[in-house]
Amino acid sequence: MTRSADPDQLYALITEIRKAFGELRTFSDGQIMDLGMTAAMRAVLEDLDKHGAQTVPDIARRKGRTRQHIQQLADALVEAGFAEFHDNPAHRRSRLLAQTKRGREVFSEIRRRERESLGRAAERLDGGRIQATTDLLRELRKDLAGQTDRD
Amino acid sequence: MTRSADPDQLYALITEIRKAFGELRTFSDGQIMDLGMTAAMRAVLEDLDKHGAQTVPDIARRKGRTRQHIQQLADALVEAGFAEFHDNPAHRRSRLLAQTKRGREVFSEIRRRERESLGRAAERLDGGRIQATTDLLRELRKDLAGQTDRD
DNA sequence: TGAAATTGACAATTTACTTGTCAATAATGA
DNA sequence: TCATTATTGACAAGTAAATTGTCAATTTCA
Repeated sequence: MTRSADPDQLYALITEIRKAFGELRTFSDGQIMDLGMTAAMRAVLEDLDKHGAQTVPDIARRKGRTRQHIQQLADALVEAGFAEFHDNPAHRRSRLLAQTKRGREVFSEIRRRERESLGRAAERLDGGRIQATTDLLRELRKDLAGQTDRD
Repeated sequence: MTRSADPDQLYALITEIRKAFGELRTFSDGQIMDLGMTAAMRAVLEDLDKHGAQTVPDIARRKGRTRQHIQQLADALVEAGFAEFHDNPAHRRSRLLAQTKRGREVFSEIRRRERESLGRAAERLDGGRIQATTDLLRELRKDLAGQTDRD
């Protein structure tokens, strides 16, 4: 039989999510610093990698951030040579942000590093438990977001 | 039998941790904004609540942040009336940061709100799964931190 | 077609957190 | 005990993530 969660358990979970994210941030920053990329830029590049070229407002909506913020990151990615704007047949004003060759290369280097380091850090963790954890976090996140189902 | 985690599963997990943290941050900011407290101040107050009065460098070490940063947050907490410095019998220069009555009150109000809202958001989640998720995240975090076991 | 919504460009601000410096104090070990 | 080393407080400046606000150009839609 399933027990429903008591508030203290949930509280312990969100505390742990915060701590885990903190460690993850420290870990990830170390992986990308030398590539001339910040964590937020990396997140946009990941989005382009997963969903293809998009306009800045599209990315902002998907990620639940302001378009102004995404615009800053997009400009930084272009400046660094990791992305470029293409004309958008569907909209004269709002151009499509796309990865450059260099952007794709750098992103796969980042993923390679993350896989390698994570594999080392978590080699003792069971795959089934990892899957279960991912699933539960996704459910919790969607509940928190009010079933918005952003990503 | 236990399967070992493959890198893609781990990658999916850290992606989900990032997203879950993002939602959580949005959620939590909404809970404390009106109390004149920021998320980082809240984290220090939580530390005082859990571990009692401590010096600024002690908190910084436990949280893995710089003492200068924690000093800023401590000053803000004092300024807002949520904490105060007490003389430290063990160290003339380095005083102990302690919650004030108001700090304790505000922190329990925050916890009350969080319990209530979280309970509503996650009422369908099973307690056993929550526990398993918390446990795995803790293990992963400690692996990432290199077994430092900070908190 | 005309009003309402979206977009780009630019500016300013907030929050979280860092690095760096210097003088005062504490801890340590020869 | 005393010189050296480490820690601390105070202050300054900077970076990164993200926000709010404004205005004119462009789209969308009723």
